Amino acid sequence: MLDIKVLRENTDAVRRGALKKRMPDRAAAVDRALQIDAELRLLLPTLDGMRSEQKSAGKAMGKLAGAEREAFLEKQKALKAEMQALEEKEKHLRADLQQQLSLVPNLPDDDVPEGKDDTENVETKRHGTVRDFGFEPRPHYEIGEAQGWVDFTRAADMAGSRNYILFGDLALLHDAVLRFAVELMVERGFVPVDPPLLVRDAAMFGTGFFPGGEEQTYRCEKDGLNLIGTSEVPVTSLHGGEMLTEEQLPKKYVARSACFRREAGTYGKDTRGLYRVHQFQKVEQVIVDVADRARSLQHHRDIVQNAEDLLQAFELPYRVVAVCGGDLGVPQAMKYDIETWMPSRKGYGETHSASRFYDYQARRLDLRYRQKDGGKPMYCHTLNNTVAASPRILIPLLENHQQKDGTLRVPKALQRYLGGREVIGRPVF
RNA sequence: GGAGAGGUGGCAGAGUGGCCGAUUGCGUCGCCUUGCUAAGGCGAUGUACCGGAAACGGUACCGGGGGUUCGAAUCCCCCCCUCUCCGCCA
Repeated sequence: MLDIKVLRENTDAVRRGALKKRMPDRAAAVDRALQIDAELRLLLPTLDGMRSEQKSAGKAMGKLAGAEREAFLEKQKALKAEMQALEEKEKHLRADLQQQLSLVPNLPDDDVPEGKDDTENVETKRHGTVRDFGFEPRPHYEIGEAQGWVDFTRAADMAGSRNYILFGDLALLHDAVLRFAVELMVERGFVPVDPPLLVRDAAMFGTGFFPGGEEQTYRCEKDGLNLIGTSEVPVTSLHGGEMLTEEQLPKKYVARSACFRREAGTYGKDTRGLYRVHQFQKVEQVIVDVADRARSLQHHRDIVQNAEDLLQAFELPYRVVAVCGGDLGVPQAMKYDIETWMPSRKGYGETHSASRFYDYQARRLDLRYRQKDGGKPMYCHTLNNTVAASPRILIPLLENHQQKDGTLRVPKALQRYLGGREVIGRPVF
């Protein structure tokens, strides 16, 4: 959420920002919010004056008696009746304002490229060389099924499409990746967290997924709870409603959790294999720090680097892209995606997504801190990035490190989780 | 699931219809005393909104929402959360 003052003072910038994100309907919310705000500010002085009168009169009342009291009482009743209509109006205006304001997207930062969708994201870095196989590389699902490592048919039978079951060494590799990711981040000072997977609407709203992301979310209506699509939701919400002290910041967390996504509206997209699935495991890094743009930028670089270090340890070629306006979400100010080379896609596929929000989420979450040398409480800045999401990350691992006979070379960094083996699988091709 | 207790300022904890935006303690900040450490004395210290250049003035907020009343932290209803006991159970 943006400060209403920002809307008042930089109306054009906010409107342009929404348009840069290709959200014209959300840009309209800016004008609606400002209109309601104007109405409210017209109403408030009158109403406050009446309240003031009621208050002081009420105090005098306590000392009165008899006929004098009766007369006073009549007058106060009349005032009350008059106030009721205005208070009703105030209530509705405030609720409407809140609603429109919550629709206004965060301002995209200056380093967000112009563009309509993910085809216009801008590559900022490329690392590693794409391997020359010397044979026709197979897609991960062919290798996986031939090895008996993955079963899509039975998964679909019991749970529907976009599901999978991992077996044997691939199940171990899946776990290895996640363990490596957590250990890497713990070494770097991040506090490991095992968060709730079912959360209230407030957490979804606070992180900016609601309103807007309801269709993407599995919901347990009976309990009013939502299955998280990322642990960003519970972990960023962790200190929601709290007043932290500057000394407690930055908070750096790493969470491993299951994630659930309905993938509504993606029919026919990435239907084969492990790329787009309803349920997966993800290790996520989350940072909460003071309201300082320079520090946010530094954190953003750091969390991207953390993910890059993991990919380098996995010996995978990747590139970093600056996500353009049209591909940016409502709450983000700027986002880098990391895309890892996937031979079956003959291209790079998104494996990581690093966002900075400044105070947009914190404002929605009521997440503040008290400054060291006095002054007003400030809203925190928040950021997050994937460390590893699996099974998606298994795609480049299987496809880039496959050998002609269908066995898999295990990167050195992961061998220790697989009993020290350098190769897994048996010759199947 | 059943029974009970409770949710108040950064924290702890009083307050049962007008004298309460709220006693007090802790913490924090400033000053003073004491020559260092420690301790003590005095004062200040909530958040948000509206108006104002500012000084300042006004309003709202005692878990959330409704209600009673001229007036609600205080009374009534609904919801959420925490704790204790019982039951059930991974």
